Amino acid sequence: MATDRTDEGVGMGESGRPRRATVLDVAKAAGVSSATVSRVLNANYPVAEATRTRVQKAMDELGYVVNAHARALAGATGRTVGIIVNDVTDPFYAYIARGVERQATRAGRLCLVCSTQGEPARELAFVDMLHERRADAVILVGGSYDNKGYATELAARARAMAHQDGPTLVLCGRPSLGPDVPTAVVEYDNEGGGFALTDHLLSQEHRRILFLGGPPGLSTTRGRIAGHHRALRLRGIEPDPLLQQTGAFNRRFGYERTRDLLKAGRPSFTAVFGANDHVAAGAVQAIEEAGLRIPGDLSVAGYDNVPLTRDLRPQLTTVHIPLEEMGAEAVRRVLRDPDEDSNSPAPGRTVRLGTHVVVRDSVAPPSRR
Amino acid sequence: MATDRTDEGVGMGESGRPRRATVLDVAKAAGVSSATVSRVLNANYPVAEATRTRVQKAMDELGYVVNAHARALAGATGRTVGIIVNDVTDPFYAYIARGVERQATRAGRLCLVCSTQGEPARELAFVDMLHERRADAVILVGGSYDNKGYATELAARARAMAHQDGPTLVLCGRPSLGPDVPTAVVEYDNEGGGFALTDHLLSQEHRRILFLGGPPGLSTTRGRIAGHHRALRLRGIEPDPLLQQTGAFNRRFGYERTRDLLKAGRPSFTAVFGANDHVAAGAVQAIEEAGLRIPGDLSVAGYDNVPLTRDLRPQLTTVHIPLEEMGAEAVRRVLRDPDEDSNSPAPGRTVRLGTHVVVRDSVAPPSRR
DNA sequence: CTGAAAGCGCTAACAT
DNA sequence: ATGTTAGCGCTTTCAG
Repeated sequence: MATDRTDEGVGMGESGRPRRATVLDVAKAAGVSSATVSRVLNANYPVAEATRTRVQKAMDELGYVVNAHARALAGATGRTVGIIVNDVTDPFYAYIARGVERQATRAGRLCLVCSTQGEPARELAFVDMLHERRADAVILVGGSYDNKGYATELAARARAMAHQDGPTLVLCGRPSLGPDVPTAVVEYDNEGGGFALTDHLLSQEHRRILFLGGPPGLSTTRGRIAGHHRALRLRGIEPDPLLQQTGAFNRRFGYERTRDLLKAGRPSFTAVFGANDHVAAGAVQAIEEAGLRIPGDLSVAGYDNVPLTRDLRPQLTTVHIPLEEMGAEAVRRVLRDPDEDSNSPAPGRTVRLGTHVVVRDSVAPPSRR
Repeated sequence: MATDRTDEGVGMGESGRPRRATVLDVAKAAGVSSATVSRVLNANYPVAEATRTRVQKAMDELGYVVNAHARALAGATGRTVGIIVNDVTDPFYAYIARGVERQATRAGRLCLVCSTQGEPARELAFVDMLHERRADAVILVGGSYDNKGYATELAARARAMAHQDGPTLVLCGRPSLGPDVPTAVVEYDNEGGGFALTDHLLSQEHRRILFLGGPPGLSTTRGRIAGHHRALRLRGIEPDPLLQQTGAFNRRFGYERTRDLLKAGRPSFTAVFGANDHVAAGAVQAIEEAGLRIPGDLSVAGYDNVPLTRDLRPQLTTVHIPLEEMGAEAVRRVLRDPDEDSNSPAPGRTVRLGTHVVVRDSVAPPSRR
């Protein structure tokens, strides 16, 4: 394929292999200097109309394509935003990624998506690669585990990158690394959401609520549980450890654990608070298979408000998170929106987005028995 | 942030701004030449153990980070695979993207994800940007519209890129641009799937089948319809134009169109063939709201086999497409798998993956009335 | 408005 | 095993 004989212009070297046109080739063809070519390329400097068209024509004829690497090397940035997620097929990440993509595009950047495929250890490697590529921002998405060593490593990266004015590290949906670590952070209120949802359940007279799923050490899980506990205690209910079954964020965990709990006899709870919507969907399936009705026999609520919540029957009560907006905000922390009021104040380094309960049909007062 | 005073090593120029360490700085600090530093960096050439450690130490102390752009410029490739999709939040694309990501990672590449956000016109711009970045491959995902001018443009890009041995264009789930256009292609059998699913419906005694959704000009839609028609004719049924309602690939279209059709009185069809699972989900909702039962009153089938199909009740009969595998194959067309039998034959430029019907609970013989 | 020339940071011959 | 050196393709002062 590469040895196509229809050589169009640039000429091949002695080797007979086609060579890419460079600014110099264009310059020669147009009878100008490479500097002038660069100027029409970037349109950042006055160039005579006639010259410009001559250069443009030469570019077209030679099939010239700038080399982004040479360009990045010569000065500018990499014009790239990097985003690191767990799994692109999980809507939680996909919607955040979409927000990042949208906003990055507005800012004239391309979006490098890295997936750790569930291995947090790969995060650091990706951070390094993005640093090597001189990305403008490295956005870390989703909760983190409470691991001192890891946090130190990450903080060191953040410092090194800031120090060399490399990429800015942005924490998106993950707690800050501390006030002295140079990062931007986009948070949403897990504690508040956990509180609000639990309060909703309590207001429907539920007193025995099963908190189900979420990796136990993950900041996200911990936040949601913290809010859950606060709401409980506010009504004088001491959290029962047996009603707190953490594990994972997936459907299977929700299904299996609920099934097992239901198999053990009459459930000791009247409502399930799924740590996220997938877990809740699993619980719904197990409940359905056990021949119980939702919300008649058991109430179920989720968290995240992904589209799945509307495909379930009954539709799932959940907590809405502005996922796409979070992604966009992450980029805005670092890159100013070009078509925004240009003398508006520079964005702060950290922002906290609100969440709210979305009431649908999967929660009702428990039946009296 | 960038004016952190704790300068660690490299020293600032007269300007007082920290400067990034380069191979030369490392070389100086380790008392070797830049070539040696490059050698330990790439581990592609023998270097004395003692020297290596000395260099490593210097790198650590200086906080050295290679510049991927300089590296790419100096010879090597961009070490990047680009993928262009419509929408990252659509599972169809997300799963393909995951396959691409996985395989790209195996081949030591990073994955640049570009989303056209539903505007096919942006595809070409992305192709150009990826060319500029010297990606190894540019993977175009999903069906295409039958547009002569556009195809010509794309073919020109493919030729130019091949000619300059730039990125290889890979068509993933989209028809070839012709045998003379240098691209790789990963197909799956839309016609065959449409045939198989329709045949399944026919085998359940359905004779009036509504084909619903899919952008009318899209290759994907056309393929599925073609198979649908072939199956119909094979049983001596002439396709009824009234039973072919194309439009879009989303849930809303499926919902609204089905609702309207049902409002018009007793439906003239006994089964719905949704052009994809989202459309089918919309149809399911409309049918449910009309007070009809699935599959008792009406059967519904989808296409793609995305996870949603298992959240619906009844679970949806559909056609499985190996989405993730398609993404992986797209990368394999271009980049050899490193830990694969190294003397296995080079992969062909085009491959066609199979699909199959997944029978679940949304299809049953029509009730006799 | 345009040109000349000095890098940007790295790799890969070619020497030693 | 290690050093020297010539670029890779572009941008950007600095002159004119």
